[in-house]
Amino acid sequence: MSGHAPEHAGVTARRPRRDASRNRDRLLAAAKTVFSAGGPAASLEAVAREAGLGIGTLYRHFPTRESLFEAVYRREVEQLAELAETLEAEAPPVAALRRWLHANVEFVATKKGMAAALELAARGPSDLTAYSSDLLTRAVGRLLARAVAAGAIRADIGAADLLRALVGMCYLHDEPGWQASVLRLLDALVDGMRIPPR
Amino acid sequence: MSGHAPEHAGVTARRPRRDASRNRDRLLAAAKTVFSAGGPAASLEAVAREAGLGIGTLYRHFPTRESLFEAVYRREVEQLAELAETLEAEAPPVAALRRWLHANVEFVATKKGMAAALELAARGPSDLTAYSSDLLTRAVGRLLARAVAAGAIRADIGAADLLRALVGMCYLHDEPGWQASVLRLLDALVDGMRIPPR
DNA sequence: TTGAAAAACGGAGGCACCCTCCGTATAATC
DNA sequence: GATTATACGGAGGGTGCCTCCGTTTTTCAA
Repeated sequence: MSGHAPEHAGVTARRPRRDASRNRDRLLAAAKTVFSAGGPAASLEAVAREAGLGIGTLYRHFPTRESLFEAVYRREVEQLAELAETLEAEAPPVAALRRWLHANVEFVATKKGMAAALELAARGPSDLTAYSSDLLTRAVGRLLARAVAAGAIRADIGAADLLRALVGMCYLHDEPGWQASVLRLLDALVDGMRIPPR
Repeated sequence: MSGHAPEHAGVTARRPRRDASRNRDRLLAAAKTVFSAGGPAASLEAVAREAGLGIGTLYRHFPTRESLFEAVYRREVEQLAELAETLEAEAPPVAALRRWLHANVEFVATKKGMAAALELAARGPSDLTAYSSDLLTRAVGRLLARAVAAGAIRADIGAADLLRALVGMCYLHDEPGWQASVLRLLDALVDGMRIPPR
């Protein structure tokens, strides 16, 4: 048994082709550009054009619109998850929660397309989005659990609830002044979830 | 002066043709059906088919997708506005606010397409949606103002803010258990907006 | 180096939808 | 009944979605 590359049990080891991975990168870059400009409903053919590739190539790499989204915004979602860990280590429970929520708003404001990524994470029907969804739910879940454990926050609102509120509030992020509005609302929400110390 | 129908200053008075108003009704009924089944992005050609009319007729009556939405859901939006008035007369300030918010959730849950109507009212870029938007903002605005005047609610969150939160939270209304989740969130939000009596 | 064979490419093609335009049909008025 | 404003319908040109398959490129073993 044992050849060189093709291992015994069908678990082939052939590396991905050069052109394939190069094109994958091009598609991701193009998608970022096009989605930023045209919103999440932008044409996939436009993405392929922007990448200088055929539409067939795009579909082979990313069979669904969602899978493309997922790939484009995976990194940003991961950053948010990391931020949660940092805050957990560095700030008191309620403040950490509040800051993380605020950071999300800033993300949406800054990184064009982040709203789409969040939305996707929260509503995505596909299996692929489970990754993002899980990551974020867990991130906020840890912050929440810590605050609950400290007796500072009500226990009847879960991570998924909070994520829903966050994403929803950011959903209408085109109106002027949306950012301040969402920050006020989030603060009020956290206040409402608070158990005052006595 | 005064003729019979055609008034002097170009403000013609010719009644709309029978077939025209009949077809308008058919289109509205069809739109309600199709949007309920297929969501707000459903095909306009499907609406025309459902109504047994040509696509041209649809476009003459409703030049944009939004104008059709507007017409379909105008009544439901008006009902919500009326409810606000009723509650204003019948319930104490904070309770009225809370109940109105809850009623909205029920609307979304019950009347398919109501979510789309709310969304449209809140984000619609068109002039036509101003009507719905105004109506709802004013409705919740009155409830809010009363509660603020009674010293029961913080003054830094406006009607538009609250509407944003409401619509946003209902936005992801497909997930299982969304309804309970939104109710919890709204309660917490109102709690957070409260000024405890002392 | 070379020559299969695996893997990837590209875009034509079929379908649906969007919206406009204008010849034809029909209701309202005289 | 004739006239004319009004409405109807759907063909047509454009775009996007996604699939399928003949062609091209890369890899790997001999």
